[in-house]
Amino acid sequence: MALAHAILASLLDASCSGYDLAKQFDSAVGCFWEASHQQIYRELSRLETDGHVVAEKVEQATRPNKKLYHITASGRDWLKTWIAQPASLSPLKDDLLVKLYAGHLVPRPILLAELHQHRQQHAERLNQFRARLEAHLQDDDSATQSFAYLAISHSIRAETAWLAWCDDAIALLEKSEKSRDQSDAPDNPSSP
Amino acid sequence: MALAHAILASLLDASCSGYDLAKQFDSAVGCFWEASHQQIYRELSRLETDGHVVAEKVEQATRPNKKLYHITASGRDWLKTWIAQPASLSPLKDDLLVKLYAGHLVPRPILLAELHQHRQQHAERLNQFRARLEAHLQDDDSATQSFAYLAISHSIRAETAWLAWCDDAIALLEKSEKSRDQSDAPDNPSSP
DNA sequence: TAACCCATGTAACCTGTTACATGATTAA
DNA sequence: TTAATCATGTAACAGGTTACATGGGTTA
Repeated sequence: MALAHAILASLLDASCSGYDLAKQFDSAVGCFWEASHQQIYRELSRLETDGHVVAEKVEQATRPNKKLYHITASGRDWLKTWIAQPASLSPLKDDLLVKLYAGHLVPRPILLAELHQHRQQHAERLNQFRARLEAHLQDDDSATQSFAYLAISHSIRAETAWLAWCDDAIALLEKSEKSRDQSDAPDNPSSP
Repeated sequence: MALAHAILASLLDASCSGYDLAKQFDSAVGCFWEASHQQIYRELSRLETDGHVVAEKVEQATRPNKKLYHITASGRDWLKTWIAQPASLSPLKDDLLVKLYAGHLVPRPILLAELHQHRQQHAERLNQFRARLEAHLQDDDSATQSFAYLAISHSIRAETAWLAWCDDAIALLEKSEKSRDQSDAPDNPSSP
Protein backbone atom coordinates (compact mmCIF):
# COMPACT_ATOMS: atom_id res chain seq x y z
CA MET A 1 0.00 0.00 0.00
CA ALA A 2 2.91 2.28 -0.53
CA LEU A 3 1.07 4.70 -2.79
CA ALA A 4 -0.90 5.91 0.19
CA HIS A 5 2.31 6.32 2.16
CA ALA A 6 4.06 8.12 -0.66
CA ILE A 7 1.16 10.56 -0.78
CA LEU A 8 1.34 11.13 2.96
CA ALA A 9 5.10 11.63 2.80
CA SER A 10 4.56 14.20 0.11
CA LEU A 11 1.93 16.00 2.17
CA LEU A 12 4.41 16.34 5.05
CA ASP A 13 6.22 19.04 3.10
CA ALA A 14 3.15 20.91 1.93
CA SER A 15 -0.58 20.46 1.56
CA CYS A 16 -1.55 19.75 -2.04
CA SER A 17 -4.48 19.19 -4.32
CA GLY A 18 -4.86 15.89 -6.16
CA TYR A 19 -3.82 17.70 -9.29
CA ASP A 20 -0.59 18.90 -7.69
CA LEU A 21 0.24 15.43 -6.48
CA ALA A 22 -0.49 13.94 -9.86
CA LYS A 23 2.09 16.12 -11.53
CA GLN A 24 5.01 13.84 -10.71
CA PHE A 25 4.29 13.97 -7.03
CA ASP A 26 5.49 17.54 -6.95
CA SER A 27 8.73 17.92 -5.01
CA ALA A 28 10.98 15.06 -4.08
CA VAL A 29 8.74 12.01 -3.70
CA GLY A 30 8.47 11.94 -7.48
CA CYS A 31 12.06 10.70 -7.54
CA PHE A 32 10.99 7.34 -6.14
CA TRP A 33 7.28 6.96 -6.77
CA GLU A 34 4.94 7.56 -9.69
CA ALA A 35 1.18 7.34 -10.06
CA SER A 36 -1.52 8.47 -12.46
CA HIS A 37 -4.09 11.06 -11.50
CA GLN A 38 -6.85 8.42 -11.36
CA GLN A 39 -4.92 6.43 -8.82
CA ILE A 40 -4.20 9.49 -6.75
CA TYR A 41 -7.79 10.70 -6.61
CA ARG A 42 -8.97 7.23 -5.62
CA GLU A 43 -6.31 6.96 -2.95
CA LEU A 44 -6.98 10.45 -1.58
CA SER A 45 -10.66 9.71 -1.08
CA ARG A 46 -9.76 6.50 0.76
CA LEU A 47 -7.27 8.36 2.92
CA GLU A 48 -9.94 10.93 3.65
CA THR A 49 -12.54 8.37 4.73
CA ASP A 50 -9.87 6.76 6.93
CA GLY A 51 -9.11 10.13 8.50
CA HIS A 52 -5.47 10.22 7.45
CA VAL A 53 -5.99 13.42 5.47
CA VAL A 54 -8.54 16.24 5.53
CA ALA A 55 -9.69 18.18 2.50
CA GLU A 56 -10.01 21.93 2.58
CA LYS A 57 -12.19 23.42 -0.14
CA VAL A 58 -10.49 26.31 -1.88
CA GLU A 59 -12.64 28.48 -4.13
CA GLN A 60 -10.76 30.14 -6.93
CA ALA A 61 -12.03 32.97 -9.09
CA THR A 62 -10.17 32.40 -12.29
CA ARG A 63 -9.37 28.70 -11.89
CA PRO A 64 -11.59 25.72 -11.09
CA ASN A 65 -12.13 25.19 -7.37
CA LYS A 66 -9.86 22.68 -5.73
CA LYS A 67 -9.40 20.62 -2.61
CA LEU A 68 -6.27 21.14 -0.58
CA TYR A 69 -5.39 17.97 1.29
CA HIS A 70 -3.67 18.18 4.67
CA ILE A 71 -2.16 15.27 6.58
CA THR A 72 -3.71 14.63 10.00
CA ALA A 73 -2.17 13.37 13.24
CA SER A 74 -3.65 9.98 12.48
CA GLY A 75 -2.05 10.09 9.04
CA ARG A 76 1.32 10.82 10.58
CA ASP A 77 0.99 7.95 13.02
CA TRP A 78 -0.02 5.58 10.29
CA LEU A 79 2.96 6.65 8.21
CA LYS A 80 5.32 6.19 11.17
CA THR A 81 4.00 2.68 11.78
CA TRP A 82 4.56 1.78 8.15
CA ILE A 83 8.10 3.14 8.14
CA ALA A 84 8.96 1.14 11.24
CA GLN A 85 7.90 -2.15 9.68
CA PRO A 86 10.71 -4.05 7.94
CA ALA A 87 10.09 -4.53 4.24
CA SER A 88 11.67 -6.55 1.48
CA LEU A 89 13.21 -5.16 -1.67
CA SER A 90 11.05 -3.59 -4.30
CA PRO A 91 10.32 -6.07 -7.09
CA LEU A 92 12.56 -6.13 -10.14
CA LYS A 93 10.81 -5.16 -13.33
CA ASP A 94 12.44 -3.70 -16.36
CA ASP A 95 11.13 -3.96 -19.90
CA LEU A 96 14.25 -2.70 -21.60
CA LEU A 97 16.44 -5.41 -20.11
CA VAL A 98 13.99 -8.11 -21.15
CA LYS A 99 14.05 -6.68 -24.67
CA LEU A 100 17.80 -6.59 -24.75
CA TYR A 101 18.08 -10.08 -23.37
CA ALA A 102 16.05 -11.38 -26.30
CA GLY A 103 17.64 -8.80 -28.58
CA HIS A 104 19.23 -11.36 -30.87
CA LEU A 105 15.77 -11.87 -32.38
CA VAL A 106 15.59 -8.43 -34.00
CA PRO A 107 17.82 -6.35 -36.31
CA ARG A 108 20.49 -4.38 -34.51
CA PRO A 109 19.34 -0.88 -35.55
CA ILE A 110 16.05 -1.38 -33.74
CA LEU A 111 17.84 -2.12 -30.49
CA LEU A 112 20.21 0.78 -30.96
CA ALA A 113 17.36 3.19 -31.54
CA GLU A 114 15.67 1.95 -28.39
CA LEU A 115 18.86 2.34 -26.38
CA HIS A 116 19.37 5.88 -27.65
CA GLN A 117 15.82 6.79 -26.81
CA HIS A 118 16.14 5.38 -23.30
CA ARG A 119 19.41 7.18 -22.80
CA GLN A 120 17.63 10.40 -23.65
CA GLN A 121 14.82 9.73 -21.19
CA HIS A 122 17.24 8.88 -18.41
CA ALA A 123 19.19 12.05 -19.08
CA GLU A 124 16.00 14.09 -18.71
CA ARG A 125 15.09 12.31 -15.53
CA LEU A 126 18.56 12.95 -14.14
CA ASN A 127 18.17 16.67 -14.76
CA GLN A 128 14.81 16.72 -13.03
CA PHE A 129 16.19 14.86 -10.04
CA ARG A 130 19.12 17.24 -9.72
CA ALA A 131 16.73 20.18 -9.75
CA ARG A 132 14.62 18.54 -7.08
CA LEU A 133 17.64 17.96 -4.91
CA GLU A 134 18.62 21.61 -5.26
CA ALA A 135 15.11 22.69 -4.34
CA HIS A 136 15.13 20.54 -1.24
CA LEU A 137 18.52 21.70 -0.09
CA GLN A 138 17.21 25.28 -0.19
CA ASP A 139 14.72 24.20 2.44
CA ASP A 140 15.81 25.59 5.80
CA ASP A 141 14.40 22.66 7.77
CA SER A 142 17.64 20.90 8.64
CA ALA A 143 15.72 18.04 10.24
CA THR A 144 14.32 16.88 6.93
CA GLN A 145 17.23 18.01 4.79
CA SER A 146 19.63 15.14 5.12
CA PHE A 147 16.87 12.54 4.83
CA ALA A 148 15.70 14.07 1.58
CA TYR A 149 19.31 14.29 0.47
CA LEU A 150 19.92 10.61 1.09
CA ALA A 151 16.80 9.49 -0.71
CA ILE A 152 17.21 11.72 -3.74
CA SER A 153 20.91 10.99 -3.98
CA HIS A 154 20.11 7.36 -4.60
CA SER A 155 17.80 8.28 -7.43
CA ILE A 156 20.51 10.43 -8.95
CA ARG A 157 23.08 7.67 -8.68
CA ALA A 158 20.70 5.21 -10.27
CA GLU A 159 20.07 7.49 -13.24
CA THR A 160 23.77 8.17 -13.61
CA ALA A 161 24.40 4.44 -13.68
CA TRP A 162 21.71 4.02 -16.34
CA LEU A 163 23.34 6.64 -18.54
CA ALA A 164 26.76 5.04 -18.24
CA TRP A 165 25.30 1.63 -19.00
CA CYS A 166 23.42 2.93 -22.05
CA ASP A 167 26.66 4.37 -23.39
CA ASP A 168 28.50 1.09 -22.91
CA ALA A 169 25.69 -0.93 -24.43
CA ILE A 170 25.45 1.37 -27.45
CA ALA A 171 29.22 1.27 -27.93
CA LEU A 172 29.28 -2.51 -27.75
CA LEU A 173 26.44 -2.99 -30.21
CA GLU A 174 27.82 -0.42 -32.64
CA LYS A 175 31.27 -1.97 -32.51
CA SER A 176 30.00 -5.45 -33.19
CA GLU A 177 27.82 -4.15 -35.99
CA LYS A 178 30.79 -2.53 -37.70
CA SER A 179 32.94 -5.63 -37.40
CA ARG A 180 30.07 -7.62 -38.86
CA ASP A 181 29.83 -5.22 -41.82
CA GLN A 182 33.48 -5.85 -42.59
CA SER A 183 33.25 -9.58 -42.34
CA ASP A 184 32.07 -11.58 -45.32
CA ALA A 185 29.84 -14.35 -44.03
CA PRO A 186 27.07 -12.82 -41.93
CA ASP A 187 24.62 -15.69 -42.10
CA ASN A 188 23.03 -14.70 -38.83
CA PRO A 189 21.97 -11.07 -39.27
CA SER A 190 21.51 -10.46 -35.56
CA SER A 191 24.48 -12.16 -33.96
CA PRO A 192 27.06 -9.79 -32.45
CA MET B 1 2.02 -7.00 -20.73
CA ALA B 2 5.66 -7.57 -20.15
CA LEU B 3 5.20 -10.60 -17.92
CA ALA B 4 4.11 -12.61 -20.95
CA HIS B 5 7.13 -11.37 -22.86
CA ALA B 6 9.49 -12.12 -20.00
CA ILE B 7 8.15 -15.68 -19.94
CA LEU B 8 8.64 -16.05 -23.68
CA ALA B 9 12.17 -14.66 -23.44
CA SER B 10 12.92 -17.18 -20.74
CA LEU B 11 11.52 -20.02 -22.86
CA LEU B 12 13.90 -19.09 -25.69
CA ASP B 13 16.76 -20.59 -23.69
CA ALA B 14 14.98 -23.72 -22.60
CA SER B 15 11.49 -25.13 -22.31
CA CYS B 16 10.23 -25.03 -18.75
CA SER B 17 7.37 -25.99 -16.52
CA GLY B 18 5.41 -23.31 -14.70
CA TYR B 19 7.13 -24.42 -11.55
CA ASP B 20 10.57 -23.90 -13.06
CA LEU B 21 9.64 -20.43 -14.26
CA ALA B 22 8.23 -19.51 -10.89
CA LYS B 23 11.52 -20.20 -9.17
CA GLN B 24 12.99 -16.79 -9.92
CA PHE B 25 12.42 -17.18 -13.61
CA ASP B 26 15.21 -19.69 -13.67
CA SER B 27 18.29 -18.42 -15.48
CA ALA B 28 18.85 -14.83 -16.41
CA VAL B 29 15.42 -13.27 -16.84
CA GLY B 30 15.08 -13.34 -13.09
CA CYS B 31 17.62 -10.51 -12.96
CA PHE B 32 15.07 -8.09 -14.38
CA TRP B 33 11.64 -9.59 -13.82
CA GLU B 34 9.83 -11.27 -10.95
CA ALA B 35 6.46 -12.93 -10.65
CA SER B 36 4.60 -15.25 -8.31
CA HIS B 37 3.63 -18.75 -9.33
CA GLN B 38 -0.06 -17.79 -9.54
CA GLN B 39 0.72 -15.08 -12.04
CA ILE B 40 2.87 -17.41 -14.09
CA TYR B 41 0.32 -20.21 -14.28
CA ARG B 42 -2.38 -17.73 -15.29
CA GLU B 43 -0.15 -16.19 -17.93
CA LEU B 44 0.98 -19.54 -19.29
CA SER B 45 -2.57 -20.68 -19.86
CA ARG B 46 -3.33 -17.44 -21.70
CA LEU B 47 -0.20 -17.84 -23.81
CA GLU B 48 -1.29 -21.39 -24.59
CA THR B 49 -4.79 -20.40 -25.71
CA ASP B 50 -3.19 -17.68 -27.85
CA GLY B 51 -0.88 -20.24 -29.40
CA HIS B 52 2.32 -18.55 -28.29
CA VAL B 53 3.40 -21.61 -26.33
CA VAL B 54 2.55 -25.31 -26.43
CA ALA B 55 2.46 -27.59 -23.43
CA GLU B 56 3.99 -31.02 -23.52
CA LYS B 57 2.78 -33.40 -20.84
CA VAL B 58 5.63 -35.12 -19.09
CA GLU B 59 4.76 -38.09 -16.91
CA GLN B 60 7.14 -38.66 -14.07
CA ALA B 61 7.36 -41.79 -11.98
CA THR B 62 8.60 -40.43 -8.71
CA ARG B 63 7.55 -36.78 -9.07
CA PRO B 64 4.19 -35.23 -9.92
CA ASN B 65 3.53 -34.98 -13.65
CA LYS B 66 4.32 -31.67 -15.21
CA LYS B 67 3.79 -29.61 -18.33
CA LEU B 68 6.82 -28.53 -20.28
CA TYR B 69 6.08 -25.32 -22.13
CA HIS B 70 7.74 -24.64 -25.49
CA ILE B 71 7.68 -21.35 -27.35
CA THR B 72 6.05 -21.53 -30.80
CA ALA B 73 6.84 -19.64 -34.00
CA SER B 74 3.89 -17.40 -33.27
CA GLY B 75 5.27 -16.75 -29.81
CA ARG B 76 8.60 -15.74 -31.28
CA ASP B 77 6.96 -13.39 -33.74
CA TRP B 78 4.88 -11.82 -31.04
CA LEU B 79 7.97 -11.33 -28.89
CA LYS B 80 9.84 -9.76 -31.82
CA THR B 81 6.99 -7.34 -32.45
CA TRP B 82 6.99 -6.30 -28.83
CA ILE B 83 10.74 -5.77 -28.74
CA ALA B 84 10.57 -3.58 -31.82
CA GLN B 85 8.01 -1.22 -30.30
CA PRO B 86 9.51 1.78 -28.52
CA ALA B 87 8.68 1.86 -24.83
CA SER B 88 9.03 4.38 -22.06
CA LEU B 89 11.01 3.91 -18.87
CA SER B 90 9.84 1.47 -16.27
CA PRO B 91 7.95 3.27 -13.51
CA LEU B 92 9.80 4.42 -10.41
CA LYS B 93 8.70 2.71 -7.24
CA ASP B 94 10.80 2.21 -4.19
CA ASP B 95 9.46 1.78 -0.69
CA LEU B 96 12.78 2.20 1.08
CA LEU B 97 13.40 5.63 -0.38
CA VAL B 98 9.93 6.80 0.60
CA LYS B 99 10.60 5.56 4.12
CA LEU B 100 13.93 7.31 4.25
CA TYR B 101 12.49 10.52 2.88
CA ALA B 102 10.04 10.65 5.76
CA GLY B 103 12.64 9.16 8.09
CA HIS B 104 12.74 12.18 10.38
CA LEU B 105 9.44 10.91 11.82
CA VAL B 106 10.94 7.83 13.46
CA PRO B 107 13.85 7.08 15.81
CA ARG B 108 17.18 6.68 14.07
CA PRO B 109 17.88 3.05 15.12
CA ILE B 110 14.79 1.89 13.24
CA LEU B 111 16.06 3.41 10.02
CA LEU B 112 19.53 2.05 10.55
CA ALA B 113 18.20 -1.45 11.10
CA GLU B 114 16.17 -1.19 7.92
CA LEU B 115 19.18 0.03 5.96
CA HIS B 116 21.34 -2.82 7.26
CA GLN B 117 18.70 -5.34 6.37
CA HIS B 118 18.35 -3.94 2.84
CA ARG B 119 22.08 -3.93 2.40
CA GLN B 120 22.10 -7.60 3.24
CA GLN B 121 19.35 -8.37 0.74
CA HIS B 122 21.10 -6.44 -2.01
CA ALA B 123 24.34 -8.28 -1.29
CA GLU B 124 22.55 -11.60 -1.70
CA ARG B 125 20.95 -10.48 -4.92
CA LEU B 126 24.31 -9.35 -6.25
CA ASN B 127 25.77 -12.79 -5.62
CA GLN B 128 22.88 -14.44 -7.41
CA PHE B 129 23.23 -12.15 -10.38
CA ARG B 130 26.95 -12.79 -10.64
CA ALA B 131 26.30 -16.51 -10.63
CA ARG B 132 23.69 -16.11 -13.34
CA LEU B 133 26.08 -14.12 -15.48
CA GLU B 134 28.71 -16.85 -15.08
CA ALA B 135 26.19 -19.48 -16.06
CA HIS B 136 25.20 -17.56 -19.16
CA LEU B 137 28.74 -16.94 -20.25
CA GLN B 138 29.33 -20.71 -20.15
CA ASP B 139 26.65 -20.97 -22.82
CA ASP B 140 28.33 -21.65 -26.16
CA ASP B 141 25.72 -19.78 -28.17
CA SER B 142 27.71 -16.66 -28.98
CA ALA B 143 24.64 -15.07 -30.61
CA THR B 144 22.83 -14.74 -27.32
CA GLN B 145 25.90 -14.31 -25.14
CA SER B 146 26.59 -10.62 -25.47
CA PHE B 147 22.92 -9.68 -25.23
CA ALA B 148 22.59 -11.62 -22.02
CA TYR B 149 25.83 -10.07 -20.83
CA LEU B 150 24.57 -6.54 -21.45
CA ALA B 151 21.26 -7.10 -19.71
CA ILE B 152 22.67 -8.88 -16.67
CA SER B 153 25.54 -6.44 -16.37
CA HIS B 154 23.06 -3.65 -15.77
CA SER B 155 21.45 -5.60 -12.97
CA ILE B 156 24.86 -6.19 -11.43
CA ARG B 157 25.73 -2.51 -11.65
CA ALA B 158 22.46 -1.53 -10.10
CA GLU B 159 22.95 -3.83 -7.14
CA THR B 160 26.51 -2.63 -6.70
CA ALA B 161 25.25 0.93 -6.62
CA TRP B 162 22.66 -0.01 -4.01
CA LEU B 163 25.32 -1.51 -1.79
CA ALA B 164 27.54 1.56 -2.04
CA TRP B 165 24.58 3.82 -1.33
CA CYS B 166 23.52 1.76 1.70
CA ASP B 167 27.03 2.07 3.11
CA ASP B 168 27.03 5.83 2.64
CA ALA B 169 23.57 6.23 4.12
CA ILE B 170 24.43 4.10 7.13
CA ALA B 171 27.68 6.02 7.68
CA LEU B 172 25.88 9.35 7.48
CA LEU B 173 23.12 8.37 9.90
CA GLU B 174 25.54 6.79 12.34
CA LYS B 175 27.81 9.81 12.28
CA SER B 176 25.00 12.25 12.93
CA GLU B 177 23.69 10.02 15.69
CA LYS B 178 27.05 10.07 17.46
CA SER B 179 27.41 13.82 17.19
CA ARG B 180 23.91 14.17 18.59
CA ASP B 181 24.80 11.96 21.57
CA GLN B 182 27.66 14.29 22.43
CA SER B 183 25.64 17.45 22.14
CA ASP B 184 23.55 18.63 25.07
CA ALA B 185 20.28 19.91 23.70
CA PRO B 186 18.66 17.25 21.54
CA ASP B 187 15.12 18.51 21.67
CA ASN B 188 14.30 16.90 18.35
CA PRO B 189 15.15 13.21 18.81
CA SER B 190 15.06 12.46 15.08
CA SER B 191 16.86 15.40 13.53
CA PRO B 192 20.28 14.62 12.06
C1' DT C 1 -9.14 29.02 -33.16
C1' DA C 2 -6.62 25.45 -31.74
C1' DA C 3 -4.01 23.55 -28.28
C1' DC C 4 -2.75 23.44 -23.64
C1' DC C 5 -3.29 24.15 -18.52
C1' DC C 6 -6.10 23.83 -14.42
C1' DA C 7 -9.05 20.63 -11.84
C1' DT C 8 -11.91 16.66 -10.82
C1' DG C 9 -13.79 12.51 -11.43
C1' DT C 10 -16.14 7.46 -13.33
C1' DA C 11 -15.91 2.78 -15.47
C1' DA C 12 -13.86 -1.09 -17.38
C1' DC C 13 -10.16 -3.66 -17.49
C1' DC C 14 -5.66 -5.84 -16.64
C1' DT C 15 -1.85 -6.98 -13.34
C1' DG C 16 -0.18 -8.46 -8.98
C1' DT C 17 -0.88 -10.24 -4.08
C1' DT C 18 -2.77 -13.14 -0.50
C1' DA C 19 -5.00 -16.96 1.04
C1' DC C 20 -6.63 -21.47 0.22
C1' DA C 21 -6.22 -26.27 -1.63
C1' DT C 22 -4.03 -30.84 -2.73
C1' DG C 23 -0.78 -34.61 -2.46
C1' DA C 24 3.32 -37.54 -3.21
C1' DT C 25 8.48 -37.94 -2.27
C1' DT C 26 12.68 -37.05 0.10
C1' DA C 27 16.01 -35.44 3.40
C1' DA C 28 16.92 -34.06 8.46
C1' DT D 1 7.91 -37.33 11.96
C1' DT D 2 8.46 -32.91 10.54
C1' DA D 3 9.66 -29.99 7.08
C1' DA D 4 11.01 -29.10 2.51
C1' DT D 5 10.68 -29.93 -2.51
C1' DC D 6 8.08 -30.92 -6.60
C1' DA D 7 3.94 -29.60 -9.11
C1' DT D 8 -0.46 -27.45 -10.21
C1' DG D 9 -4.11 -24.77 -9.61
C1' DT D 10 -8.69 -21.47 -7.79
C1' DA D 11 -10.80 -17.26 -5.71
C1' DA D 12 -10.97 -12.87 -3.82
C1' DC D 13 -9.02 -8.69 -3.55
C1' DA D 14 -5.87 -4.63 -4.12
C1' DG D 15 -3.08 -1.90 -7.23
C1' DG D 16 -2.40 0.18 -11.75
C1' DT D 17 -3.73 1.43 -16.73
C1' DT D 18 -6.67 3.10 -20.40
C1' DA D 19 -10.46 5.35 -22.03
C1' DC D 20 -14.10 8.49 -21.33
C1' DA D 21 -16.16 12.83 -19.55
C1' DT D 22 -16.47 17.87 -18.39
C1' DG D 23 -15.47 22.80 -18.73
C1' DG D 24 -13.41 27.45 -18.08
C1' DG D 25 -9.07 30.19 -18.81
C1' DT D 26 -4.64 31.08 -21.18
C1' DT D 27 -1.24 31.11 -24.71
C1' DA D 28 0.33 30.65 -29.64
